Amino acid sequence: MGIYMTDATSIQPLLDYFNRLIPLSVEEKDLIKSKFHAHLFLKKQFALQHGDVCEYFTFVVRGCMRLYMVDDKGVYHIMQFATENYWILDLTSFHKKIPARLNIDALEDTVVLRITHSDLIDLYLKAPKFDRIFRVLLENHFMHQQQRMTQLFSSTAEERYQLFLETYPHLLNRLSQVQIAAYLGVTPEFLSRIRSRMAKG
Amino acid sequence: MGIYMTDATSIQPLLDYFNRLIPLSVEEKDLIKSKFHAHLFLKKQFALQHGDVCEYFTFVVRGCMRLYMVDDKGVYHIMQFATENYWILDLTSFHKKIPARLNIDALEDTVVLRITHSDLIDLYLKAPKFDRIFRVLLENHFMHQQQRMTQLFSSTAEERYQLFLETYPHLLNRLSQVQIAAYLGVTPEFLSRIRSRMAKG
DNA sequence: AGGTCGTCTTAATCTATATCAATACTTTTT
DNA sequence: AAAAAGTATTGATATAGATTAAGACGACCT
Repeated sequence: MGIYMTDATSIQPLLDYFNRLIPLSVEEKDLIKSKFHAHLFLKKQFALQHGDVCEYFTFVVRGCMRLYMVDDKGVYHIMQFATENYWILDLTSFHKKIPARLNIDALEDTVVLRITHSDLIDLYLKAPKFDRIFRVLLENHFMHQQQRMTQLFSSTAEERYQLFLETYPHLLNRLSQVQIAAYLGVTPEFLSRIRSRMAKG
Repeated sequence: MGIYMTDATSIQPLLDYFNRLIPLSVEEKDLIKSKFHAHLFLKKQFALQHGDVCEYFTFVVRGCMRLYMVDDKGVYHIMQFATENYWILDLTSFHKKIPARLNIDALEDTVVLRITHSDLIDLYLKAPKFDRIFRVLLENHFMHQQQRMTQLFSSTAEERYQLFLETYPHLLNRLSQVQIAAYLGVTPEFLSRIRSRMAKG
């Protein structure tokens, strides 16, 4: 059941991703190849644990990870899932080099491409185009997060579940109800109730 | 009660702000002077109304504005306040040029410096350093928002109020309880109860 | 000066969601 | 194959916070 890959094949999705934002030169592509490194996480394996410093800016090539916090009562709150072509990291910990308040782990066997903080700074220095690329990337990330926040703020659990179904239909079968509930901000019991209510109503 | 200013005095806080992020050359300072324009909003005046496209990336020099949404039931949810040296805009509307889902208005007479979308693009082209400056600025904005989201997600209204008091002590006297309640995501009645509970307990 | 409007408080009742508990079923581990 | 752990459901009860309503105080119109 092992996942086999060569660097040549695994870097391609990231090159495609960047190229779609802003077309890259050959030199820039080579820079990416030298700075980003592939890594495999097995299901349940941690990429970041609360208290450690987040060392990597991480791109998911294949699989699924979650970014989440555990509150004082031990309840899990999932900020974000990351599947194919999404980014995942604790940005605050990464940039300020302070202990992370968030955790990241794999919900499936997951292949990522990741870059360290110092290599990213070096990338910015060697090719300023990456300042622009990461600016655009952050804009997108921010817009996603803001939409999620307005939603959490102003809708009922049922509305949030409906929107989840519309926005991430492909995730429904990949995630357990426990994970979806932790993303919506409700208990699994209540999500179960919502589903049975929707099935009838 | 009018506010008098010259361009020379009013642009300075923005130059200082940028200069603190990344030192600027004289040419870059001149670019800023030519691209950002001062504007005064009187109390209660709108800077952006739901349905319009957000035309400006806005920096608050003096005063206080709020970024908020109104939900289906007519309830106000404040995403963010912006006082001196903060940015305020509906980023999604601004970048995608689609109708805004958020509103912005002034809670006090407020002086801002703002730049249009096309002038910002032009700024990026003329001085790539601004790609970096706005990348850093967005990182900061994102970190703020993420902290707010984890908070909304995982704490009680009382804990959120406590944290508000610690984080924004200077805002307590500038905002009515109605505004603070809309920021915390509770009704003003319940906030009143929290306060009396805290005063006793 | 009087009226209207916004602000804050307090009380009674209501509701969305949490908690606790029991059961059945499936998957993983040993 | 048995044991253990995770997954989903359903019911009874509890609770954080909403809703509705009323009264008191102050600010701003005209």
